[in-house]
Amino acid sequence: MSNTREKIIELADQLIRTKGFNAFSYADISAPLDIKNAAVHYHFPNKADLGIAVIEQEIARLNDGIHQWKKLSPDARLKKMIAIFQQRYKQRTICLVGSLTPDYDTFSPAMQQKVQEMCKGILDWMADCLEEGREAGNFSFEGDAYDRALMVMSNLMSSLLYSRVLGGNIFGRMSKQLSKDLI
Amino acid sequence: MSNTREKIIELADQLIRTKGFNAFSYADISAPLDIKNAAVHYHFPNKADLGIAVIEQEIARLNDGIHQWKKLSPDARLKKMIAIFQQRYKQRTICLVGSLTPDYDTFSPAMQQKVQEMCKGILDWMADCLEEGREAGNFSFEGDAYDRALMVMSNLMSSLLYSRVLGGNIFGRMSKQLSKDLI
DNA sequence: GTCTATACCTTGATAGAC
DNA sequence: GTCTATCAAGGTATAGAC
Repeated sequence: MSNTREKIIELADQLIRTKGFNAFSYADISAPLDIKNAAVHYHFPNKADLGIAVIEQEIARLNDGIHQWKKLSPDARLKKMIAIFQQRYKQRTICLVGSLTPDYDTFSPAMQQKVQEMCKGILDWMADCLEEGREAGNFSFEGDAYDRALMVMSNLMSSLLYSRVLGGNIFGRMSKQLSKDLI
Repeated sequence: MSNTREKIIELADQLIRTKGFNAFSYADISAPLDIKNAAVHYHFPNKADLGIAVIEQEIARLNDGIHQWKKLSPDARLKKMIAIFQQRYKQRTICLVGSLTPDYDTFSPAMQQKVQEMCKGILDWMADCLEEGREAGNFSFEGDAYDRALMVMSNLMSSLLYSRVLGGNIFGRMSKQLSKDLI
């Protein structure tokens, strides 16, 4: 029954995006949900378990997207991905990759593996999208599709980081330019 | 006399790049230097003071670079910047922007301002370099030079993050491709 | 400038009742 | 599944001697 578990994951997701994994505490979770920290520990014995659950939810969402967007053209799929980041931009939050990869060395092996899995999944998806788009004549770019995927995801991730720090419509400018570059 | 202050800054710089600002402690500083944590507090009353000193050192280094490279061609200057990131890649450390911007919201106003100053300085420098290079015929790219600077710095920053998580020569591939894209 | 000593708080985590 | 109660450990920071 308990959707407390899901509420905890959702809140932890938000906290990771705003404060970072190492800066949020069980109290940051339990207080807003009006429960005690022991209740959080019931669902997630330790913090790494919670972190892993958050990443797994993100991976599941990515897989959902991959499935739902399967019939779309490569450039429509790219637009969908950019739209996800635009949502984050409006909320002034960052992406999980941008939040978790800098702290990678402080994570447990199990959590490191999940971070790796998430990064690989997103990059593989983007590389496929770009390669297919290039073959279909939707995109035009030089070099390996995977390298290009690294650059596109890197720009999307950083646009959120820079936006929070520098203000202005950095996200809009970067996402527009990276789209243009692919035509 | 005491160069303890500088040793503390250097060590803190290293720790920020590996564990992140919120994950390292005064003990991480005092133990390797064989001093007590009170001695660290003597030099830096609170943690934000230390963080600010680290960022100021980075800004000073950037300004040194700007000064020393003034006579170099734009593409030689770009190569110098890439070389700095290559060094970080070899050390498996990340850049300060990549480490500090995700945790931005957890910082004191004074430290946030320094992070902002650092980001602006690097981006302005890169934008000038690119614009000058384009005018001189060294570089060729579409759009605003500042937007391009955002994308170049974003790629350099992310190449270090991805390299640590995914292994392989991601830095080499990304830096090579971004250089090619500017020709 | 560095030490000893310590205050005070927050943290992640556990035991056992309900 | 959630609570009360509690814990040990580690965190930042300060006071005062040397």
